[in-house]
Amino acid sequence: MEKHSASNDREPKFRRRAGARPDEVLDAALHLFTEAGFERTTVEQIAHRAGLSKAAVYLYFPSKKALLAGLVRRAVVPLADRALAQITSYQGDPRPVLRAVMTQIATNLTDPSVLAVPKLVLREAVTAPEIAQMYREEMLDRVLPALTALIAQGVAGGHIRAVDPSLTLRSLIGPVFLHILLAEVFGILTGGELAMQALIDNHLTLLFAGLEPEGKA
Amino acid sequence: MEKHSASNDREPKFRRRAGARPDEVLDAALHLFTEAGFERTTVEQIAHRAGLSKAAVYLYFPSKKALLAGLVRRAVVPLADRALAQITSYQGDPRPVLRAVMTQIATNLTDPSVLAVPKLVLREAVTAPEIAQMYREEMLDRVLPALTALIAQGVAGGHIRAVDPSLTLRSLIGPVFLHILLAEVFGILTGGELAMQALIDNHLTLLFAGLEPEGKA
Amino acid sequence: MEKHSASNDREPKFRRRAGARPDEVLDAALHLFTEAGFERTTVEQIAHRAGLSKAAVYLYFPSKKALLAGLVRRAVVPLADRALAQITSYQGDPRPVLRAVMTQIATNLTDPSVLAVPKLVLREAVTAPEIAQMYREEMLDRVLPALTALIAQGVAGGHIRAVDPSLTLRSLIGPVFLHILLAEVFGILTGGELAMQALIDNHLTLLFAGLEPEGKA
Amino acid sequence: MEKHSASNDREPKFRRRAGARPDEVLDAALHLFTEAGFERTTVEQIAHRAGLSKAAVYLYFPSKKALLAGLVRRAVVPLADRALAQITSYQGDPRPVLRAVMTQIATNLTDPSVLAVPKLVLREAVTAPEIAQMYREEMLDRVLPALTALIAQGVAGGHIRAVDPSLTLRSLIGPVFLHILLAEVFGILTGGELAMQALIDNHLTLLFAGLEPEGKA
DNA sequence: GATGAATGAGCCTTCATTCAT
DNA sequence: TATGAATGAAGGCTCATTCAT
Repeated sequence: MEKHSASNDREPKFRRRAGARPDEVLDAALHLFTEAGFERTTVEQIAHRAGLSKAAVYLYFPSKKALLAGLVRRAVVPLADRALAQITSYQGDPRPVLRAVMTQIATNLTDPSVLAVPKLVLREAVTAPEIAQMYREEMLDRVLPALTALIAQGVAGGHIRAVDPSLTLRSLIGPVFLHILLAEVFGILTGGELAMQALIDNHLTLLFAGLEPEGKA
Repeated sequence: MEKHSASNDREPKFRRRAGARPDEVLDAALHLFTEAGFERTTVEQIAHRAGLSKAAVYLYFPSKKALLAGLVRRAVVPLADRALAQITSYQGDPRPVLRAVMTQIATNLTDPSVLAVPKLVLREAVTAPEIAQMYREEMLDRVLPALTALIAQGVAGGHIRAVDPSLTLRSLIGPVFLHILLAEVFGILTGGELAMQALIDNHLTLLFAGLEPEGKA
Repeated sequence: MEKHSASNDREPKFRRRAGARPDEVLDAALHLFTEAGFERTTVEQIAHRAGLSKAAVYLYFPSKKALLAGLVRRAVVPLADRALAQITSYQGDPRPVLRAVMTQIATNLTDPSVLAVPKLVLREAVTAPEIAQMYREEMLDRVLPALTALIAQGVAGGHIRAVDPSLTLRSLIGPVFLHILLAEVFGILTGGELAMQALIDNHLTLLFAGLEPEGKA
Repeated sequence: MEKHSASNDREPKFRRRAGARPDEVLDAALHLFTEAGFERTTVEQIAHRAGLSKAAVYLYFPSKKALLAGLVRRAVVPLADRALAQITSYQGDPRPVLRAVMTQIATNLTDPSVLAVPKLVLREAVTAPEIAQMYREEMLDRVLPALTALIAQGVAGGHIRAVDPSLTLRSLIGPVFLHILLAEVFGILTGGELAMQALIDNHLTLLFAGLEPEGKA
């Protein structure tokens, strides 16, 4: 179904921006979907924002829903890749690596255009399970196990307390998630700014202290 | 077609139960909104599910949006009240109280009909800011400060480490939130069940250890 | 079909205003129909204004349209009667009588509650031909011929010029009609007030001079 | 049902005549509005009569009300222009000019498609004041003052009696107006035909005689 | 490749009318 | 007599999608 792929990589000079069009459409769609949700966004609006006619959108995407899918697919793979690259298969105390990963994740999510995609996925997951599944497969099922493994290795090596790695993963990321959510959805900020770094510092101080091997203290 | 008949054959065409009707409509709306989202749910569907005609819905609620608002309002106040009742203005180490509150919150959210409302609010907050605001005012602005104060008091009394109470609140609840989200939206479970109690145990063990006053350890 | 008639003339003391109800409904209907037109007025509004329930309106009138009909019928007969009483079968120069009649008509139409009915008839005549016909039969076909005859008699007696009585009737009343219309519908006034008496004076001075028998001048 | 097919069998399902479409829609709307009034006319009916789908109507007009407005605007300006062209800024006895203008107005209003617009305006003015105002601004406020000035000039030049020009204007046009109204709304004719010319002859004979300067007679 | 024109299906909302009480 | 409750039948408007050009 998806048409905007392959074969577009040569960019002839005499066809205006031909290759870039689908991407521009996705950009427009992302912006509008994020602002108003999938249902409340019309194909017309997307076309207008991308500088095309409504019909032209259907040249690149077979349906409105395909736009959503294309959107998520485009964003999710590099996002996951970037995250995975950080999580080297480390041997030793995982806490420094976890701190680095957390900071990177947090930084990424501070960029509105990056945050937009998970936000959108969250919103539309209920009505578009394919989207949820894609996000799960391409993102969560790649990144979360890697992080879990990192924790498990730390436990195995005795670097951190004997915790359940899967559950501890939630203890690790959950606060960042909630922090963003309170700010983005309900406008509840601490201090006055997002203060993401402060959150991470406070959180990891607590959590990493809690992870200290029991006997060691 | 679909003249909502069947199974109704002991009831006359016109009933007369005024009192309970609005609640029945809200029940129907909650169910459908949660399943398919606000936009994808028809007033007709709601009416059908509540056993009334479309027009009758408008006897009780002036608009579709008023249904959403009424829904949230109905659920949110008792929910917040129940939570607040738990958070007694305790003096002393806040950790036992926090554990109790966390367990209660988690238990509540395990009930699908209770979880449905925040889930719905989350979904529709972007396009219906009034809903987000109502939820914030009636729920978040009542419960979160109470919890924050509890933590702050613990810090002041030297019962826990000198953390930022607001940020620490996120460390406290975030994991529960993420846990539910992964399960509900993406079907990602640990073990095979929701295992909410296990999550709380693991999380609080870590967090409460991390909160131990520094010198004490 | 009409139910509010006969048999109501005894007014038992222990039934609140029973006999007056239909009239109150008609009053309410007249007010609202005049203000917003028949279509834009809901039975609910009429009921509310009359201080009854919607269903009660249907106790007195079988349909919304019957309200319109009842309304016009109630107003039109006395109106026509009053006008006819004035047009005595005079012998002689009809001009003094015509002046008196014109003044009376004009005075009547200055009363908003009297003007309301023809205004309403005019508006609804297109879609409710029965109404137009009733107005014609009960009002126009009684009053206009009487006035025409008055003019004809004046011509026959040589009191006024040999004009076509029917057409002259239009010359007589038309200006009053247009004057009201410009004021009521378009807010176009002369001077600043309705100035109905000034219009009649100016008009009849002209017209009556024009009616002077030819040789006589 | 009623899939507006038949008789269209030489036309493909999708046509492409952009330019003329809005006008065709207005034509259809005028016809239906005049026959049944604004409220009783469905957009569907208009679309059907214009040979389009309901949705296509909204391609050209943003709302049903905009149809009414567009309709009046389209008709009113040329109508006023034509009338104004006639009313040359004459110096001298205004009666010949007035006679010409009256005849032209009467002739115009005899054409049903021309009469339709003022008739419609009259009907809908109460509930759509914008329409009344537009009609007033584009039509009445242009034509009536011009006629009034013509009369005033005649008075000033001593060509006609010292009358109030504004009020006399009503004496001039009112009868034509009433004549049409009785015929159109109530089916009251003189003779058997509209006999518009006879009315004007009779009326102007009277009126112009009445306007004769006093001393002169 | 690109678009203006068009539409079928559907949705929210309204309202005259009915009926059990 | 009076009404609260209920509904069938529209009606205005929107929108994803299609097609001729």
